Amino acid sequence: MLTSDDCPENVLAIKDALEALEGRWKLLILLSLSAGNKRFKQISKEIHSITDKMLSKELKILESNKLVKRSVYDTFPPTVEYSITEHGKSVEKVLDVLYQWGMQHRKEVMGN
Amino acid sequence: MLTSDDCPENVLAIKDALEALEGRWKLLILLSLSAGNKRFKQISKEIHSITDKMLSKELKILESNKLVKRSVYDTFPPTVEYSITEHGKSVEKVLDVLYQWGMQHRKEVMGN
DNA sequence: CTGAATCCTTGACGATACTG
DNA sequence: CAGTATCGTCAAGGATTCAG
Repeated sequence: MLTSDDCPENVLAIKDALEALEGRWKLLILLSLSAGNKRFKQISKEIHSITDKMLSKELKILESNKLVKRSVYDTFPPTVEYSITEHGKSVEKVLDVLYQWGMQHRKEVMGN
Repeated sequence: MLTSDDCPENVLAIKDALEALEGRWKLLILLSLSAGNKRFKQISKEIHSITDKMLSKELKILESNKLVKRSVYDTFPPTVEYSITEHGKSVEKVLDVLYQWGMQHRKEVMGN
C-alpha cells in the first residue's frame, strides 16, 4: 500500500489497484482460483512454470490483500486450501474493463 | 507487447493493458499531458522528482504505445511538444474503474 | 504435501555528467 | 532546450535445496 510521495491523492488509489494485479503470476492465480477452490499443488500444476517459492510468495501477497483466503485443515499430510474472497471476486469487473481496453490497445499498437 | 507463453489468450490483453500503465511514472506523465500539451522541461518541472533519463525513456514508451504524440518544431533552441493522443484519452475510463476499485480495495485492506 | 532458506541473475530506477 | 551516456544500486524473480 502506497503513501503520499510524489502522487496526488487520487493517483494513489489507482496505483494500489495496479499493484494488486501486477507481476507475472497474480492474474493467473486469481483466475485459477476463480474457477474453484484449489490446493497448493493443484495451482502449481495448473500454472506449470511457476516455482514453489513464487507461488507461496504471491499467495501471501494476495492473502494480505484480502483477495484470497487460506484455509488449513489439520490432517497428515497437511491440507491447505485456497479460495477467492468476495473482494477477490470484485476484481472481475476491473479485469473486464482492462480486457476490453487491452484488446483495443493491441489493435492500435500492432497493425491498426 | 506480450506473446503467448503461459497465458491463456485473454490474459494477454489484460497484461498488455497493465503493462502500458505500470511503473512509477507513466500515470503521472499521462495525467500531466491530459491537462494540456507540454514541453519536456515543463513535464520535468511538474513531476519534480523524475530524472531526465526516466522522463525521456518513459515518453518513448508512451509514444511507442500510441498514448502520447511527440511533435518537433525546427527552432533554436529546439522545441518539442508532447500531447495526448485519442487513444491516450481512452485510458481515462480505465483509470476511473481502477480508481473506484482502488478506493474500495484500500478500505478493505486497511481498516475495513 | 506445503512450503522456507539460500544463492544468483536481471532489469528498473537513480545520480551525475555531457552534447547538438 | 531536449535529451544521451555512463555508472551504480536495489529489488523482482528464478533455481535449487532443505524442513515440518
